[in-house]
Amino acid sequence: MSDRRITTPPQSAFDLASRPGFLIRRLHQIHAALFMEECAAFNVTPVQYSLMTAIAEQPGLEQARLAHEIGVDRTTLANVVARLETRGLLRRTTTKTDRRLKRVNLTANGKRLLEQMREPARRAHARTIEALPPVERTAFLHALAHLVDAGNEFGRAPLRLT
Amino acid sequence: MSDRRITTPPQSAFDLASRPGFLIRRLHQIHAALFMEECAAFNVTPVQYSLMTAIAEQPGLEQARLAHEIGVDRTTLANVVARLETRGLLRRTTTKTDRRLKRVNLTANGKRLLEQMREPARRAHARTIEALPPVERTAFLHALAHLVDAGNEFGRAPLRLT
DNA sequence: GTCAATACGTCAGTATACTGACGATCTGAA
DNA sequence: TTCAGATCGTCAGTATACTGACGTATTGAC
Repeated sequence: MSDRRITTPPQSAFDLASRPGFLIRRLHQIHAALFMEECAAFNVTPVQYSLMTAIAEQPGLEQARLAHEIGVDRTTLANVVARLETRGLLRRTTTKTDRRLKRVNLTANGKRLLEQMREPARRAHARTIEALPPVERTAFLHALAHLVDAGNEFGRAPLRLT
Repeated sequence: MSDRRITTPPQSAFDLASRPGFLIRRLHQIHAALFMEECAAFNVTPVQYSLMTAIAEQPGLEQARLAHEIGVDRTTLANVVARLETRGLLRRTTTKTDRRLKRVNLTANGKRLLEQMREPARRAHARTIEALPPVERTAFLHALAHLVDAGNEFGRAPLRLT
């Protein structure tokens, strides 16, 4: 008789599904997919939406500070800003007082789009954690915020400390 | 007198820190930074490590199945495989029975590197959730796995269903 | 046995995200 | 006042991750 049972493949995904980093990467992918589905009409990515939110909240901030606000490094932020500027959703202006800076503001189009996206974006975020019972949902968000805060200093894009 | 108090900036990051998608993106960045720090000596990314683990577990799988195993789409997987092949860590071979497939195996170098990375990689994963008390840590991983499972179908890279 | 449907790998294009480096500008200390 | 150091934006290079499309190869229905 063959020892078929013994060589049966392990439970599908070995121990991958128990690695925090792997699960986080997957959930990130899933959220991005949900966001793009909800916001397909606007052709705006999660990071672009975060940026527009930050600009609306604090108009006229320079690029380096905006990068800190949304947890992205300077180089990435410059790319995101450039794309949105091409689409006429925001504007960059140089200052006289400090000629290194480029201050960023939303255009009227940008403000309008941001307003239209509010509800779809909210749905995308909600759907990302929808599968959890409400109580666990709160605990999950709490833990998530705790970990992000604790690990803030790692990597090139810590949230602003000021 | 100036109304300095009234225009004091809101609590730093408006409501960004309460959006699940934002927190997940940040934690993903943090884990990647921790992984790269722990595994700096090997010049291997988290996805590359996941891939090598999957190949070691199931040698000779074709690219499409490997993509499903690690939750990445076919195009991304082809890029990752190409890079590791250039470095001599794995090999692609075509089959006679189905000439569409390219089966992937680790080289001796690849196996050796994978073994050397085991402990640093484990540390990176552990450090990602280290800030939580052990009990919450388990609950967090549980919730994470639940969400990933529930959202598996969204996006282009669902985990293998077979 | 033929042919439509499917599966596999690939390509081109785009977006986030990092590293390391650079010039331009500003600040602060001597 | 000058100049070393820091800051800001940018560039080049690389990696993950997606979309849409394509050619080749296999399979299944008839």
